[in-house]
Amino acid sequence: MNYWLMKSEPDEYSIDDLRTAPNQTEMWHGIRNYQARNFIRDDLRIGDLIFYYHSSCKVPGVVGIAEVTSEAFPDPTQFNPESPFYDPKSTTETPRWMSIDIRFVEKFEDVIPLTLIKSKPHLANMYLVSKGSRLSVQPVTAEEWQAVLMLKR
DNA sequence: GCCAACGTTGGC
DNA sequence: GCCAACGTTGGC
Repeated sequence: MNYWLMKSEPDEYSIDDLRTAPNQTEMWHGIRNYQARNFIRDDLRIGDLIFYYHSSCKVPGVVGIAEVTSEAFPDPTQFNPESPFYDPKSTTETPRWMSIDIRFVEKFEDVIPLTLIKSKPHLANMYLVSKGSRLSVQPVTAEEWQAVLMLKR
């Protein structure tokens, strides 16, 4: 089993939105970055666990855990001209972008702030805190997973 | 709102 | 294939 971190702007889709969604499950759509797409398509597996990360908000940080509940499938929003994620260059024969279903697992009592993660020397190699880190889907090692969980209050 | 860092696009 | 221009991300 592998560990991941996924970013979401809470104004767009927060962990509470996931928690209160039907079946506590959401189709994770709108990824339009090739590296993130490759992770979704090639590496995410059912049962993998995800740190749910809130970005572009007052206290950016890890707010909970989700779980992968499907294999990758073509992101339907890429075919919808009405969607902000519409990609006219993508076809159903050769879809460019992939989605995956994720399910709510846990919401932490308190956010684990990015600033706290950054302050820990043993987490200095996490992709999240590396310079210019922008990937919205990124791998987390088992060691990092445990170390971040240790920061829960 | 600023801006550094990074990704993508497209002319050549 | 290079690289300038542009767009996006996301912390601050």
